[in-house]
Amino acid sequence: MDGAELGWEFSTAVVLFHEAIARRLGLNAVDHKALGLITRNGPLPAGALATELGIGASAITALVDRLERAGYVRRTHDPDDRRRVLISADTGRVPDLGGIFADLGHEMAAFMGKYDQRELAVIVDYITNTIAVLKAQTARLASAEDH
Amino acid sequence: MDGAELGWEFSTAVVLFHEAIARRLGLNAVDHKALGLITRNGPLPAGALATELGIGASAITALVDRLERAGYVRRTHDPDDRRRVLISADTGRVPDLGGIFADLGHEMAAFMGKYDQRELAVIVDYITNTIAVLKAQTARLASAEDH
DNA sequence: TATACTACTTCAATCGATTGAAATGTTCAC
DNA sequence: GTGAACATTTCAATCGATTGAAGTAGTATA
Repeated sequence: MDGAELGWEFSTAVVLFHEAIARRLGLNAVDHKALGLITRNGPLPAGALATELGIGASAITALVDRLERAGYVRRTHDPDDRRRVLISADTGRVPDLGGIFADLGHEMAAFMGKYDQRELAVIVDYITNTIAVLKAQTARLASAEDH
Repeated sequence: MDGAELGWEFSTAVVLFHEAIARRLGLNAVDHKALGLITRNGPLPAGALATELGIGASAITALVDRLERAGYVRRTHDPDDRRRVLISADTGRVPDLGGIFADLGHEMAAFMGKYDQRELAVIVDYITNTIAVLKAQTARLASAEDH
């Protein structure tokens, strides 16, 4: 198996894992992506989500309604600008997904433990570089969108 | 940045790259997944796609119609069982995506070159193990689906 | 304080994709 | 050969998500 093939299998596994998580949460792809953004990038105003996801403002209202109804996020009024609605993740509300991630971490740690300091540095270097390449190619694809 | 965070950033980059490819091809998530299956797993009967994708047979007809109209796949009658319709990838028809993958490979090779034999072995080991863990966790999530 | 602007929501219309039932053509078992 | 089972297609109905226009509430400018 060459590098490209291994890389492809890797990326497929990642995508399927993401899909499985979304399914488990009962979320479609866009809602899952939105929840990811909210979880990582802290409380976000609805408008920022619209920009980020590339969908209209009214669709965001419906999207946040779904996430809020499911108990994954909360709406709060921005005290600095009361027109704004900040969406924040309602952590801890996520089902036994915590268990899944703990399990994932545990299994990862199980084989990561065998690498020495120098080997770990190589892996981190590889991942860091690959992330950079993927981001660059993603940007390339996005900019060529209108071709 | 700890391992979990780096891993998460990695997987996000992978998912966004996949999304960008689908966008570039003008395909939705399911159609893109179907095309991936067809491309890798050789010609597939329509029924196998239905099973794999978890959607009904009639939806497959519509899906293959879209892929065929876009020029990504072809229908051929299975000579061994003329009820069956085999879907095969129409390689070469994919736009300048070949250029993107060549570019990706080139950029990957650019930094992979600096690793020696032993370091490459570590990276391959890491990826192989991670794939196994992801597959296991994906299966776990899928089986817990009915919770 | 009046006016323009901004952020979000509501609602009806629409879109793309999926379902389920019925139809067609094909193979298998007897 | 007849009848049951199978693979795919067709079609109408439906579903979930998105759009765009209009409405509400809050902020900024002059």
